[in-house]
Formats: sequence, structure tokens, C-alpha cells
Amino acid sequence: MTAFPPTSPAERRRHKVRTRILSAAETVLASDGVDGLSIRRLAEKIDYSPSAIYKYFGSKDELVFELKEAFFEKILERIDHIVDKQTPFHVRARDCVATYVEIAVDKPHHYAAAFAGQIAETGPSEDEPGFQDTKKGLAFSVLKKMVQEGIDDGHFRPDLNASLAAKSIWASCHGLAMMRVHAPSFPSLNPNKTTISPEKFTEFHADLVVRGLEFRS
Amino acid sequence: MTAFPPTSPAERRRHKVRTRILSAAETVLASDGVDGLSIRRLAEKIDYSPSAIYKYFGSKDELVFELKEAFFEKILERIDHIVDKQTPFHVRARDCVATYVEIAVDKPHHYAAAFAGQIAETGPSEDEPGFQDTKKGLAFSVLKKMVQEGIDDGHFRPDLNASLAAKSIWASCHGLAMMRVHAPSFPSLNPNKTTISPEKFTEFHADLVVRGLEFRS
DNA sequence: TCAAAAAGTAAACACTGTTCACCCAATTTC
DNA sequence: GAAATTGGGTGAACAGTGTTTACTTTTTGA
Repeated sequence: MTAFPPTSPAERRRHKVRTRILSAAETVLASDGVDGLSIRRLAEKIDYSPSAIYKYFGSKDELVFELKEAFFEKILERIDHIVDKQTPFHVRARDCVATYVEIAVDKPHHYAAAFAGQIAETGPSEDEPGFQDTKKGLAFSVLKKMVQEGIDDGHFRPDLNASLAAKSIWASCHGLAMMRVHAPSFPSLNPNKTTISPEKFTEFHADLVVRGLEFRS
Repeated sequence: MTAFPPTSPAERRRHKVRTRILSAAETVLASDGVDGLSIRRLAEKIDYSPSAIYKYFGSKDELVFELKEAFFEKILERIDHIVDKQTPFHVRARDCVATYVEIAVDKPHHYAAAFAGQIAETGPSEDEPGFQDTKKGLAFSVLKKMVQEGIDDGHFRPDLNASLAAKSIWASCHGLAMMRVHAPSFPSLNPNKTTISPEKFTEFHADLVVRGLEFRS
């Protein structure tokens, strides 16, 4: 259990090495993905032996998990920033969707890795032990709060369950993010006539998602 | 280039071995995912040497690609069957979404593998060379046709572009499918009060997706 | 029948994550 | 201060992986 912030020189040194490993891993992940991120390659980058890594991380998965957490923390910050703005509600809502997707596209390997754990691993299933505390979980609760606001203010259907709606939104965002990550030219590159930039398409998608929730008289 | 259907005894034998490999691979993929699917394990299962596999498939990726194609063919069949039904439009639309997700959940490893290729591989980006011919591409065109029908019949907004709308729908389906694949208890297991079955949630999601497209006076 | 082509194989290459026994230096305890 | 204990760091090994190469056997076609 490495204390944070580090106090003793020993802990401080340990923390420093840990950080060196993590930032080396961060670079490799960004450029070559989780498959290109090998312990040996990491060790070489920081001039240690491969086995040394295991004095700091129990396994590769554990190491990658920390990278994912940091990534979601960054997403969380960006989204939080948008939610706090004083722009009209539907603009904020659309911006959240669009921003989420753009971050994913910006760091495709990070995003893919974040959701490519072993099947049956921790997805955004609320109330699973620990999920609330994870950065992913925090991001979700922010989203949920905004949906609740939309319901309370009459923008969204009053019969909506905020938690379920938020999950549906997340799923829709996730889907587009994945599509764009795995096919950068999505939705199209050289089509019949439907020439539209990925960014524009993301806005279009965001609009549809929000529309689905809106109250209609 | 193995001809199909096979004519000569040689080709017939070759085809038989190929099929044996594929069906062994199919079983392993279903139970242990693409990571558990190793050439050596496959070879052992069919009592061949590992290198023998390479006389039938150029690489593991090539082999897996065929499994994915077969999988999408199955999806296509199911969806096609729904589209052809004479039920009300919005029922059909919702059923398509729900069915797509349920198939994914039914064969989680298949679905995950189908979309977990190298980043920047073939996603549903129309008009990329060959995409139209792939099973994935075919499935997409079926979806697009249904959306067009929805527009023409006044169920959907008349200003919609069928191709873009179809892609948005697909993204939303894909997102939920991925969520449910990676977190089987999604949307929730033991929540505060929001007890809802995954199936019910999928219906809810499908409903939202369709709503986003609907015409409102 | 005999040459050519195809099918199948063992062994190796270059990787992977992980563990083990060991060494050495720093820290803690007496 | 000396002895003992901890913790960082290492090389070598284990058990895997996809793939290639050289080689042998079988089957095919003229």
C-alpha cells in the first residue's frame, strides 16, 4: 500500500519509479495500443529488467487499469466542465455527447482498452462493488445528474427514470465512440453523396439521442 | 482459391478439413473468446500439427474473419426475417434493435471479436472497398432500407438522411450490445430501486432510439 | 510409372506475461 | 556501531503465443 502523498524518502523514490513506469506505459498505449504495450518493452524504455515492473504492479492488467482510470478522470473533468456551463440545457446535453465521443476518438487506443477488458468485467453496472468509487462510475453519476435536471426542468419526458436514461445515453455514446475508433472514416469516406465529416455526424447522433428523451406535447 | 461447391475429390477433402478447422474454432471462440483461440489448441483439437492450419488459412486473423462473417450472416438472417414481417412499422423497428442486441449477448465472444479488430480496420464505413460485399455491409443495407421505408411512410422525420440515420441507429445498438457483452448485469444488478431486467432495458433503449427519429407535429 | 503438386510435420524464431532464486543496498533493530 | 531484516533489482527459466522454414509423405494427373 503505497501511501499518497509520499512522505519518507523511500516512499518518495518508490513513487517516482512508479510514475516513470506509468508515463512510459502511457506513451506506448497511446501510440501502439494495449497489445503493443509489453512488459519487456516497458522495462527497456525505463532501463529496468522486466521482472522489476512486478515490484510495482501485480500484473500487466493492474498497470493498465491505472491508465484507464487516469483516462476516465480526464473525460470526467471535460464533461464536468461542460455540465457546469450556463448554456441552454439541450446545448449542454449535446455537447456532453459530442465531447465524450471526441475524447474517445482523440485517444482511440485508450478508449478501446478501457472497454476491452475480459468479458464480464466491470462495465458501467451501477452498484457493483466498487463501481461507484471508480472514475468510470463517477463519470456516470455526473451524466445521471444532468439527465435528472433535464427531467425536473421539463426538457425531458417526466416519466423517465434518470438512471436508466443515463445508461441508454451512455450506451449510444459508447457505440458511436467505438465505431469511430475502429473505423476512423466512419460514417463514410467517399460515399455516393452523403459526404459529411465525422464531427458533423457525431453532432447529428448527439441530436438524435437527446431527441429520444425530449418531452413532446 | 477453393472453389465452392467442391467438385473433385481432392477439393471435397480439402473443403472437409477446412470445415473441421472452422467448426473447432467456432466452438472455442464461443466458449473462450478470441484470446483463448490459439492455433496450437485448434491443431490439437483436430489432431493436426499447428503448421497444418496454415495450409488452409493464411493467418489466425484470416481464420477469425471467416467466423465473424458467418456470425454476421446469422444476424442478417434474423434481422431480415423481422423486416419482412407485416407488423406495424415501429414494432418492427424496435424488434430489430432488440434482436440485434440479443444476438450479440447470446454470443458475446463472437460479437466482441467482430468489432475488436485492429483499430482502423473495417467498421461499417460504407463504400470502403469491399464493405458492400461483406456480411456486415449487407446487414447495414437492410437496416438502411428499413429506415428509408420509415421516412417514406411518414413515421420518421422527412428531412432525415436514411444512410446517416441508419448509421446512428447502428451505433446506438452497438453501444448497448457492447455494454451488455462486457457487463452482463448491465444495466444493473442490485440497485437502489431500479430493478429492471437487461431484456426490458434493451426494449427501453430501442424505444428511445426509434423515438429520436420519429416525426413530431 | 513417374514427375509434380499438395498435405502434413518437427523444429525453430521471436515474441508474450509471469515466477523464481538470488544478490545487493538501504533501513531497522538491538 | 554491528547485526538482522526488509525491499529493490536481476537473470534465467516456464509456459504460452503466431508464424516460417525445411523436410517428408501422400496424392494427383499425364
